[in-house]
Amino acid sequence: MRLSQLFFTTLRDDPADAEMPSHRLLVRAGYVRQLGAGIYSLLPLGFRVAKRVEQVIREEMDRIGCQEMVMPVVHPADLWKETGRWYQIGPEMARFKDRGGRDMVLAMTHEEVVADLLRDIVRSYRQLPLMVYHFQTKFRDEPRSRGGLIRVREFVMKDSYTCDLDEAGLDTSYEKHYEAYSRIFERLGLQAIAVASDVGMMGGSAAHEFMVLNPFGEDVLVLCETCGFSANRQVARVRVSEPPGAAALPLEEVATPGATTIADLAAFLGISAEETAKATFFVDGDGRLVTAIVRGDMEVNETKLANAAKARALRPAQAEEIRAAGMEPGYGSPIGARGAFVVVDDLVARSSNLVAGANREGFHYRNVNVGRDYAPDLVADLTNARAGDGCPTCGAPVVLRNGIEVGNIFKLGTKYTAALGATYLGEDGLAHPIVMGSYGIGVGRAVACVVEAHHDERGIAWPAEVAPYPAHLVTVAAAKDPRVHEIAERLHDRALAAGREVLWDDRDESPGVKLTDAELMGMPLVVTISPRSLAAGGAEVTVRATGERTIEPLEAVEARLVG
RNA sequence: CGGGGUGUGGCGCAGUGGUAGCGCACGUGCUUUGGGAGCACGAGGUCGUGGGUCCGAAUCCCACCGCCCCGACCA
Repeated sequence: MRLSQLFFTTLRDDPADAEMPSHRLLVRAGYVRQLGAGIYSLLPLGFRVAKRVEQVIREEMDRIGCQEMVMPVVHPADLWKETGRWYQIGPEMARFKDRGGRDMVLAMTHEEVVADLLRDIVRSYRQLPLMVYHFQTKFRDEPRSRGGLIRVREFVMKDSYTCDLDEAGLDTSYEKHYEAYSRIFERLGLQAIAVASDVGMMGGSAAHEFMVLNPFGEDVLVLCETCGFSANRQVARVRVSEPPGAAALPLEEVATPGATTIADLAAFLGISAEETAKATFFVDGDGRLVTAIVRGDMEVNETKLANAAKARALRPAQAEEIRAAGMEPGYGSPIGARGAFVVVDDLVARSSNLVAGANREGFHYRNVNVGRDYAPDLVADLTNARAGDGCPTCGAPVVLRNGIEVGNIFKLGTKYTAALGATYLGEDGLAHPIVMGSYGIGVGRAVACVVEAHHDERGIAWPAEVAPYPAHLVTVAAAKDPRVHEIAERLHDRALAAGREVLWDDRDESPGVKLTDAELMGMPLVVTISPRSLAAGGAEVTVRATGERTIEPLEAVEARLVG
């Protein structure tokens, strides 16, 4: 490919609205362009990278026996009404009516369609197990896109679906995907770690996310460097030291004027935050007030709370809503509350004689004990893991890191097949729902993650497996020596004939421009041909990732490019 | 949806009431050719949109829209 013909441009300055390195570099080097918030075009270079990433995924999916197909982007809403998601999912799902006034949706995912196909096609246990996948555009109207290609609203995802007779079959399919994903991310040059994760609204019994560590990552991972434990903070259940056991003392009201925060309260009473109980207030999608009680030195993890309380769409409660349930913001506790659903962190439930709100402005209680002073509706693990807390498997201190989710695998179970009546006839002659799993990788996000992991201050440094072209020819001072252009053209043409297209910067630009662009664009090899290199015995070959430079004879260079 | 920014030529930016500018990029010509070259000439802007104030608005006021960041949210 001649650069003079390529549809691209490089930018000398960073785009003003880009912060993450991958975003800056992909825009500056001419790989992508933004059309709107969270909506991007892939320019020819970017599209080539995406196709190479897809090819890696395709090969590994095929290898485990997953069959490629393609399912529609636009779905009749009826299907989503059947599984109930039409009603459960909020404004992140784009909906419209067709000309006949029928409700339609833009697909966010394809469980419904797979289950619909299964109920049409699968009759007998002899047709299972089965694994299918496709690459398809998804649209999710995220409340906030960010980070260039990291979090977008329209994107291509590889999603696969496994269909098994039973849980044991699902376990096998899940394991195959786990291994395929590990190979995919390794081939992409990504150090992905699999972490246990929340199953979210997908339902199901188990899930892992494949995360790459990144300071801009939106997820917090809990990692143990001693034993290798890893989990998303949404599900990580760490060990903290047991509270001292003590006999319950009599409840005692104490004036605490102005002490509306735990820090104020602890300072006022001269105690530590660990000796207090903090009440936080939420309202769920059904309008139910949910009160979560955690120890004063800890934070509520809303995912854990939502799962424990079987609540969806939690939001912080307003002061009036809290008062309506008989509690006082700033001085709140479940003592004397009415109509609130009270969830107590298990550590608080095991603690005695904590300081908690008296539900009266300016007052708290000492010696509050769960069970004696108020009755929880539920006791559960509700808190955010903290750096230094104990690893759940080995007890060593854990560390927290930010991560980007590049892939996920879910054990779905029969949620969708049962709802849609996708059953098979077993050996026992009875109908059974098919057991499903679902597995995703965001292609564009993976591309961005590769750049995050493979760049320097000068630009991108693609791993060979995903580079848009294996090499970038740069001709310098071609006017001084007609051989420069001829040699470059010959190398370019022979590589092309051998099925290995290379990039050739044939533009009439100064050496500085060309070499700088080559480093920005990031092909694994930069081959410089100039009168000087010819005098030195051939072409200069630079390994982009390491900066290593050697003069090689032209025959050797040709062999590298062709082969 | 809350908070904070921002919107002026392709990109990056200056311009806070009185003739729309700078750098880069772009076009033509000449020179130049190993690290974002030089000279000359030139093209390119409804100053996000709509109202309002004013003799006069990129600039002041109001509303709306787009985009970015933080938070909420995130099958």
